[in-house]
Amino acid sequence: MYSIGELSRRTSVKVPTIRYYEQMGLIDTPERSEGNQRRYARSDLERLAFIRHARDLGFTIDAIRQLIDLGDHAERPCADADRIATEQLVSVRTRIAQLRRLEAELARIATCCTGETIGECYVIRALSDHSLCESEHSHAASGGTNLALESPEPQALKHQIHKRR
Amino acid sequence: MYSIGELSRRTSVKVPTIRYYEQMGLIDTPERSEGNQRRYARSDLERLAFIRHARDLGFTIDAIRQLIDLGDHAERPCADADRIATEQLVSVRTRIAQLRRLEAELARIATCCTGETIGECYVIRALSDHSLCESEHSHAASGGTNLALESPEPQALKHQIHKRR
DNA sequence: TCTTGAACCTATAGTCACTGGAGGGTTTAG
DNA sequence: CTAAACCCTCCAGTGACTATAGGTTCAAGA
Repeated sequence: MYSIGELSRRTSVKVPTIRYYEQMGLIDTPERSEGNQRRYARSDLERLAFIRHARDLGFTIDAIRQLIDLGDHAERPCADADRIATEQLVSVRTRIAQLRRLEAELARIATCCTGETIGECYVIRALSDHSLCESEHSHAASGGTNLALESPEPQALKHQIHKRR
Repeated sequence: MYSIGELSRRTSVKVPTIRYYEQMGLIDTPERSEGNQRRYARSDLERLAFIRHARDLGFTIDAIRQLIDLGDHAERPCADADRIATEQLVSVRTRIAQLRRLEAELARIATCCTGETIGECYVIRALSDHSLCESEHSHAASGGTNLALESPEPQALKHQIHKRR
């Protein structure tokens, strides 16, 4: 049996994060000691390692929840697991493509700035004048502006998922 | 003079987001009509376009705030604007590198899954057994697991900034 | 002029995946 | 026994939005 601290040290997942995962239903509610402290079994350790690994690969909490459910039923067709993994792969590839566009534009802006004062600053000028952009780096999609390092897709996807509940 | 809705249509920034930017100090508090509705000037439109453009390039609200401040002072040296742009460029490049590693691992997992049921599913198996990973895709940095599509650096940076306040 | 629907307002809370702090209880080692 | 480390719950914060409730104003059409 492990304490939460020991579980944390063995998995490199922080104590509050473990509690969070319990709250989110990814981990079963563990037994408690007489002093009301959580006591975990080896199976909990393995579950947490699974979650950690999936998080490292960028799967959302919800996707992980689905994968866990699938993993608990060995007789089910694995098309769903495959789908989840493939969706994540597509998401990552889309993000990479976006970021490369951003990189190109930022590289151009940052290296063209040879002025000495703001009055001559190409960074400021480029941001002020969208026509100076050589590549189309923005998205006209949602009307929001949370588009850059974070993908608009997960948010859009989040809302779709939300509606499906 | 523009209403908030008209400003929104001209900049593709949503109405609530415009209010948010006002709250965050990126946009000046505009004049109001007799009916207490916001009325924006052309300069507000230009400011919002600047913000939109910077957001598209992934600059944080705080970085944009600094850039706006710099842009209001033409006599200042532009080293700071250059630094902000360069930091952002580095951040984007780091993110791309991370995502590439994720992509490689996900591609391998997703394409190796040739089983028919979960019991034989390589996706589930790979997530359960970290030793099946061919590349090191995780970060041992923070002990949290918010490491994948989002960079750990901004969070770490946030906390540093937070402490500095 | 009146009506009605669209657009506007503020306040508050939610999204996602954590993360931090307050205030207090339990365990462990010296 | 004592102090330090660890544990607990509760609540709120992070960043950049986004949504909803309940109410007011505006503009177009009859």
